[in-house]
Amino acid sequence: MASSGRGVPAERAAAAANDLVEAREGAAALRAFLLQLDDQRAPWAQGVVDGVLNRLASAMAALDAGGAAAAGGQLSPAAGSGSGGGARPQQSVSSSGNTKKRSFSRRSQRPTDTKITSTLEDGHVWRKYGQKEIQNSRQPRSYYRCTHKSDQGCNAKRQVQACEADTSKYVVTYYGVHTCRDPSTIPLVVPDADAGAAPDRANNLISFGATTTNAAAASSSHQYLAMAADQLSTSWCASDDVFSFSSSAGSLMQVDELIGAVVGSAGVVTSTARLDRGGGFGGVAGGSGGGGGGGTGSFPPSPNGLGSFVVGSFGSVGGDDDDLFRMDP
DNA sequence: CAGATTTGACCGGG
DNA sequence: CCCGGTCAAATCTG
Repeated sequence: MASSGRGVPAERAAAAANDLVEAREGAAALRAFLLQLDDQRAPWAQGVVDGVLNRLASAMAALDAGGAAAAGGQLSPAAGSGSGGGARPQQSVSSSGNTKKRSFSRRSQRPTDTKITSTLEDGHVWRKYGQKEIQNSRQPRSYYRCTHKSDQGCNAKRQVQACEADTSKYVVTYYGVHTCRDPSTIPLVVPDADAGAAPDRANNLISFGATTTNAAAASSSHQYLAMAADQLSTSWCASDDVFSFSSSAGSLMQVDELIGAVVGSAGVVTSTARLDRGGGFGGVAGGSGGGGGGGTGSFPPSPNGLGSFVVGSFGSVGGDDDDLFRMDP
């Protein structure tokens, strides 16, 4: 505050600062991940990440972001509320709005990534917690949160809405980053697992239980980055998510600028491992709503379900041919 | 039986 | 005041 930006309102500056913080966290995570790699490209990648971190630091300093918002990190809601099993309110909700004060902060809800995909699968396990019809849009919007929210306090969320133009695709907006560390949700399989038996690096991303039809089309040289990008995706990408059919476009323009700088200096961050798999776990939600109990195949129960996939089609920090839609301003 | 989904109500920002 | 996001009880499926 006070620091009047020429055209940047304090709010936007704050939002940008927050984005920077998250971006830094993501970059830090990526760096940590890279340190574990035993690949010869690791050093190079680390260098790139270091460059990113440097840029972020510079940007944060410029914004006078201060770690204030940064330190924040985890909040308290972690295990508290969670499942409603614990507290059992009176009974009828209808009664005269008794107590029932919910205090949830809807503030730091800045989208960290927005993309259009044809599948709801993105490598994470989500739990739907709401659906609402939006006025601007014809399609209802579904709200998901990471399954590990109550478990590990992962505060990642996402909103899914059928694309108006092409209802066969979904506009998925991600919020927050995944802090959960579940092997089934974040399959960070290191190549050394099957190093000796897999001369081909073409498909050592992960092995799907029995499914043999996995199209591991990722190019060998980019798979690591792809995986890393998967982790960062929640913080990065999103350079161009200004869609017209959503009136309230956040204020991520700053990030755009930042990414531009980063990419420009670091050089490459492009990675796009597209794993187009239509089948699999069928999308959930989407639009089935109405009727008290829709079938919906949805995710595997839970037991040994680890089969979880890997990488969706994230990445895309450097413009690519992903499903990421890019409209002309 | 447990977990996920549905769905209406509530809350709070703009 | 309205709209959008979240909660939580009820319901359903595996």
